[in-house]
Amino acid sequence: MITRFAPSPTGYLHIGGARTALFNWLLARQQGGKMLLRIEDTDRERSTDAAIAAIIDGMQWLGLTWDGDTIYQFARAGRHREVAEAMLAKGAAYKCYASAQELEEMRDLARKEGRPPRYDGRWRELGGTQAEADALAEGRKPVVRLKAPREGETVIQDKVQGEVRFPNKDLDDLILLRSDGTPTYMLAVVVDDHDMGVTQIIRGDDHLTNAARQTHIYQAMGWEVPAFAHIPLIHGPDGAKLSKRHGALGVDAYRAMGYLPEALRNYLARLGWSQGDREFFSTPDLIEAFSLDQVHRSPARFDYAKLENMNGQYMRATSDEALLAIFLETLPYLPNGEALAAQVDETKKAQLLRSMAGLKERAKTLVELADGANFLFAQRPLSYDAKATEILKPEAKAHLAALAPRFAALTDWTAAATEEVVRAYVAETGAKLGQVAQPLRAALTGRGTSPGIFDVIEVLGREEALGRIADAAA
RNA sequence: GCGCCCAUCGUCUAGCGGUCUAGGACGUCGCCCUUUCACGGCGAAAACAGGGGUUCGAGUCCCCUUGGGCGCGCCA
Repeated sequence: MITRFAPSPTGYLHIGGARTALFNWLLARQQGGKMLLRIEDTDRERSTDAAIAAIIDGMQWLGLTWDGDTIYQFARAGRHREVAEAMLAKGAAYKCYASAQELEEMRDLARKEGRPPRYDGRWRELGGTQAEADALAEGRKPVVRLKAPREGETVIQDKVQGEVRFPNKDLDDLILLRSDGTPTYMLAVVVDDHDMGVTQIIRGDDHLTNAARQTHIYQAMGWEVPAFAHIPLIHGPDGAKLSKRHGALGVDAYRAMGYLPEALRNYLARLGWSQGDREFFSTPDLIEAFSLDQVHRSPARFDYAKLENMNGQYMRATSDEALLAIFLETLPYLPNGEALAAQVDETKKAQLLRSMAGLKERAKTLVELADGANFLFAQRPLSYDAKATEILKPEAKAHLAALAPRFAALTDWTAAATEEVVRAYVAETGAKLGQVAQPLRAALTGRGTSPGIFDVIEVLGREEALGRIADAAA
């Protein structure tokens, strides 16, 4: 089986495209086949190198590897033209001299008569006639159109949509070659998929009608039609196709939001595909379990809350060492992450690793993880957030002042030793543990939330911890 | 306008004619655990769009209505 992912580089790799790529990848891996990557850059106006780089970067981050060289569609224009010429030669295509204005009128008329706005095929049989000579004399440049069947229907056997029938009268003679001789998308896709040996096309269901039209091209060339699978688009919270206004961001944005690739893969796969009640699929499980006939036909809405929850579960399930590695790798992409990354040395790494167990339990994303780890990077004197300020009332400061010499007297700076100090203090004074622990937390982290406070004390080290306590007690 | 697709809790979904007083997950709300926040545990509220059929029996099959989506370029 050969699948392919064929994005047009007019923007970043958006989340819907990523899911399409994921499905192609999953199936190819499962079948021991190949997934090819083709960049559909025939729109010279809108295609950019930056977009190509973003797509490739996004796929790499998501771990969606493709086989063989990346194909650039524009580079194959000569071949596309050659196929159009062949179709012209065998009478499967014809030249059309209709002007933009004529086309406009045709569409208006069709609409008025309750028909789909289509080209009427007026140049179908005019090749070599006086009409063509006249058009040429006027200096008109023709487009090449497919001579599509007008009777009967075209049937698509779709792995997701099932059998879908289109009356041929509703499918017009699509343009193969523009008047400037460049190939259109319709022609290019078919030629490329054929030449690349693609056997299974998985793409968004916005292409479903294109499948029928493209089938006509395959048939005209006598080529085998690949299997189709048109998957529903991802929708935003309002049920409309996910677009920029919903924050349909590039996958790089999801990296910056601190999601793990494996969690995102799992979430994306489960969106519109299911196997019973099961929610969690590791990537190997996904490869094994994925199946097109369990892909739903109805579109699903993208839900950040569920993604976050899933991501949190993945983080917690990841070992401290592995999560640290991912964290450090991702840090430069996180908001303000570069500044933090610059401060990471062996000491910081060790502190992070030591804190990871407590940190990851409190974070649903790497951004939250970075936020939680902030106390390791903060410089004295700390700035306190609202919660910490609230905690550091006079009586809290009194506790800190009383505790400071007891900590200072410690010879053994460990979580256990400091905890013992605090417990003894609590027992003596009759204070509640929380009345002491919370001020410590505020003093040491500047927050109302952190990993276990005794772990924090140990990780920070004697000097830094005592300094922060003194700062807060003042 | 025309064509195609879709329709179970707010969201993702299970359900493939009787096991459905409709199950799970996220989210929401309670309670418990607890040094905070989390995590974890327990529990609650929450859905078969409507109407006709078919059938002994329909969330499950058919039709219509309604609602939503996608498509209809010398864009891809």
